[in-house]
Amino acid sequence: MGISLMTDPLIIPLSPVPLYTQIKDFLRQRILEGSYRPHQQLPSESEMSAIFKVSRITVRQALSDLQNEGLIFRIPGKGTFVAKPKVFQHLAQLEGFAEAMLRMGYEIYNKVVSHKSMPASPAVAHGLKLEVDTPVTEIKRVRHLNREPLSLEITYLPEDVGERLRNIDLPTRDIFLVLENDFGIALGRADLQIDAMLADEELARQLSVEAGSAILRMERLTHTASGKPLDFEYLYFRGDAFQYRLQISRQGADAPGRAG
Amino acid sequence: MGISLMTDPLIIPLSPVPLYTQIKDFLRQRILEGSYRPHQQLPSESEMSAIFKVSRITVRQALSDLQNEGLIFRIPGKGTFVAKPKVFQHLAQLEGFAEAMLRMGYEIYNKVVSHKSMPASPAVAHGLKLEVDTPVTEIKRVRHLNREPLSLEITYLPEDVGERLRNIDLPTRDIFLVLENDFGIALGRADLQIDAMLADEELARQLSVEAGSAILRMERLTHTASGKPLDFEYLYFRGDAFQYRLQISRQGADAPGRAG
DNA sequence: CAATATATCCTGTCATTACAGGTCATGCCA
DNA sequence: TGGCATGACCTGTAATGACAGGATATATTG
Repeated sequence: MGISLMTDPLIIPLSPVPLYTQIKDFLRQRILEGSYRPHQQLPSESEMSAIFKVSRITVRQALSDLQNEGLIFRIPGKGTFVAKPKVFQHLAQLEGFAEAMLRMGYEIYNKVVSHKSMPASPAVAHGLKLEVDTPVTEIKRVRHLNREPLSLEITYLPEDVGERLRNIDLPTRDIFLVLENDFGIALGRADLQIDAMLADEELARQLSVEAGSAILRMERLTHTASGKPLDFEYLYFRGDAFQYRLQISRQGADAPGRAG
Repeated sequence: MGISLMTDPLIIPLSPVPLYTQIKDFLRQRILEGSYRPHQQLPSESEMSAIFKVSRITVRQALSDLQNEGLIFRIPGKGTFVAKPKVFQHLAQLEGFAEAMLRMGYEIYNKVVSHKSMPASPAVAHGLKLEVDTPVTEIKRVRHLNREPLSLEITYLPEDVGERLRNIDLPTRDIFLVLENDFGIALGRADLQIDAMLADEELARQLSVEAGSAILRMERLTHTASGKPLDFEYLYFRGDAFQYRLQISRQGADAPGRAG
């Protein structure tokens, strides 16, 4: 029952651990302890199937879980690889600014409102360092937390990258992770601007608030590791969502409240 | 190719959308719009298999994704159900205190250090409102973020609940979600206490810091919705991990820095 | 009537098979 | 020698079948 390569043959679990869990734990340990190094290719699914003497579907279940944990990524036609840790920790901080306030850890879902090509506006062109009217891809998404819309995110990308995103499951996946892992684009610095505004008609509709409600607007320009501007975004957060963070801050440290 | 019950037959996607994605999107929309109500039982996997005219494995892939998104939960032998939204949003705020600072959204993994039964210490007994020496379950976990240990979490639960957790995949799953969804225990208020301390030998070893490093300690007592104390925890965070949050706060609002 | 046994339904797990489509190196051909 | 076709390899998707084990209602038995 047990998998000899993975567990001491003498240790036979009393309540049998599922095969895919054994494989998952085995691979995770190897990755975390460094036996499999970042960016290293893992054996193919077929090879693991032979090594562990299980069917490919069982191997895939283990790999899918590890992918969800962020430890590995897969490229169709190429193979399965160990993900790099902390590659964009600094970006995570930025994402964290939005996430830390809003993401409570449950029920994250991004509704893709539109995904189209259009000529770059002056602002977008300036951000991405392109000529005005160069075709760019615009993606509008509404982030839902616990089934309530919490932010509208409008993303502008160079058209070649934007088109490749059409094959990606955007409702579930994180664009940064796709750029890094699926597309192999290393990310670097990001610039932020933050201000407040009132909800217009579209924002009110998308975020299920009344027109004129308070909105926190963030402008974010993310660069590749080599410094080329890649991802220009407008993020609109529901103002009332901010209360969570304030409550948290009050309890956590001596951060001051902020009228809200 | 398309699934007639789900999409307008006139709309034929140019690049064919996988069947499981179609099913996933269909169910998600029904859940989000409220056609399927919280706690409502979905058709069984076999029924969906017949309804959508796909194999059960395809249905399961869709359901697994929805489970990861937190929209549904499954009980072996009973069925698949719509999860309740926002049930412990107030808890999420507390979780958010830890998560918001530490969770950057990538590579979360909990290493289970130990999981055993033991007599309740006076502090634990007082928290859980039990007699001293009543058997309770103690679970020690080290939370890893981006492959670095960031917090040691020691959880005390009544023994009956703690034993049921042995069948749960704790490295991947969230205890609160398990209590709510798998065990059907509605959660309510939680009480917090926070202070600072220095790392002792065990903490230093578990968190990969030097003994004497700064540690933020949190004591959390979570109650059921009916007010019965259920989950008593000690959370030890690496002090240096706090810088992230401070940086975030600085950018976001006028929260003061904190010497780190 | 109560306790037990049984049948049934459901999710969990796993094997086998098959084909599509992306990637990439090899080798053929112009 | 450069460009293209081919094939090997890999992941993605999907069907079919099977059995285990939990949950539950029904039927059987003491």
